[in-house]
Amino acid sequence: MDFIDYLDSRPIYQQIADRYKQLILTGVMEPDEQLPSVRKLAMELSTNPNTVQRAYAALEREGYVYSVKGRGNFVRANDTLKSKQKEELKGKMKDLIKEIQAVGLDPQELFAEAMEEAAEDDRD
Amino acid sequence: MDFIDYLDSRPIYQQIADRYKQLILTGVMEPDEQLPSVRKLAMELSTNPNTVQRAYAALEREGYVYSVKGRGNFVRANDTLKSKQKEELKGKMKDLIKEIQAVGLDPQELFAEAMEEAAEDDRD
Amino acid sequence: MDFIDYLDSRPIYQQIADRYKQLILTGVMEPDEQLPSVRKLAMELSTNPNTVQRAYAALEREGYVYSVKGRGNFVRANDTLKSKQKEELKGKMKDLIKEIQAVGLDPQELFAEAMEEAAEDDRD
Amino acid sequence: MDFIDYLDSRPIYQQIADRYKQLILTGVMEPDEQLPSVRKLAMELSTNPNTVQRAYAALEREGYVYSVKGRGNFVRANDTLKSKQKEELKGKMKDLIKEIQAVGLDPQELFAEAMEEAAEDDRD
DNA sequence: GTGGTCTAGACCACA
DNA sequence: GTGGTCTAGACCACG
Repeated sequence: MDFIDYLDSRPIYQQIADRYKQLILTGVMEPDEQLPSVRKLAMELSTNPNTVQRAYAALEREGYVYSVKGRGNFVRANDTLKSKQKEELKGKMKDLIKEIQAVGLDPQELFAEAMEEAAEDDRD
Repeated sequence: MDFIDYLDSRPIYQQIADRYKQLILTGVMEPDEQLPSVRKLAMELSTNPNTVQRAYAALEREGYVYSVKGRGNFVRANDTLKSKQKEELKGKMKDLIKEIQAVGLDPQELFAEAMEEAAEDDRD
Repeated sequence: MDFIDYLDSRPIYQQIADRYKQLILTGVMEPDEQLPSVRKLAMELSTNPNTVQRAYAALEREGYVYSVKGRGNFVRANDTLKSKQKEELKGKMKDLIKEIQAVGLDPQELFAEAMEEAAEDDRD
Repeated sequence: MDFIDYLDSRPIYQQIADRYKQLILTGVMEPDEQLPSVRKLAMELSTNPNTVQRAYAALEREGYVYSVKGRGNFVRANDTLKSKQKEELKGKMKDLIKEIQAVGLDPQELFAEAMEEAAEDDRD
């Protein structure tokens, strides 16, 4: 379970944060469930504790997690997270649509083709 | 014609490169047309020549322009560029679709809503 | 009677101490009344005895209780406590007023609005 | 101009951030004015560049500042900052009022006395 | 044991 | 020169 990709352009701390956001939003991790300790996760990913700490701090700032000194980090039960996430993704989609329109292509067509290809990838 | 936005999170050289990609792909700049010289454009944008240089290098590396030593930079014939650009955007769309599916949302629904909002933004 | 809130940003030992300060100052606990034993309270709150110990130490240090070796912890006569507490709160208020003035806002106005909102919260 | 107080319980990076928030909100620093570079400020305060970096990152996250790679950090022109700040301070005031009421004291009286004392401090 | 902060020093991308 | 990320190692507060 080593989800750091050094070829990924995102910084490591953000890859970690994004990974846990996904685990939380998809319900793989349940409210009040404890995240691995900073040091332990750092060992597992063979990265530096500071880097994990930074990821956890970001998760706490954005409301995905609450942290109790001396005890650990825990998943926050927050119903608003999903809608927040949806708005964020919709924003990304809007940006992409505008980029497509700016070069004179048809977003609808590209979307349809991309859906097709994504489905194919899934079958692999 | 000052298209640098310091509040934009993209680095400056990329804003410049992106701007010229768009001008080329939309046909505003025609094949073999000459781009402004590095120094001149740097003056116009009141930025560092190194930055313009980096933008032009990116454009050349991605096949949008060709450079002739001692003469300048020129737009490459854009036959293949359009399809290449389309593939690139389709790739981005596919990544976004996968990200949406990963958190259990419906890409079709989000796409429709984003199209709606993009149209609204245009009307402003 | 479980007054620990893990979402509260204050450390647990302080939540416990604050709770007892309030009980003492409001007269719910009377002078020379005995506090629960460290072990018993730790059980009740399902927390670590060290934590309760630290809370009691803080209470003793600040003069709210006195401890008798081998017997337990007892509420101190609260004659002087009230005025001490008042000075402490007045100090906090003064700091906040200065902070408000430092950014050019009007403390009187903010105070009035905050009183209003606090009253509203109470009605819920 | 050394505004770090090692006796202050707030972490250093936050003292720095708070200081600049105040400078920005009071208009001492104007929109698009450049903040000292990370390294330079670290020297001035004889602290570590990482610590300053952390302060600047917080300022950017909270919308007080924008950062341009290779150029520096600049004050953001944001009209909503003042109202945001006001809400934050009102929240603090509300918390304090509730704390005062919890021990059975009169907020209005304490506020008046604190205002008095704050005025006296100013005359020194 | 836990998280949070800080220092020192390195490397990278960018202008 | 600028900001941003990462490592290594230390210290503190908390449970």
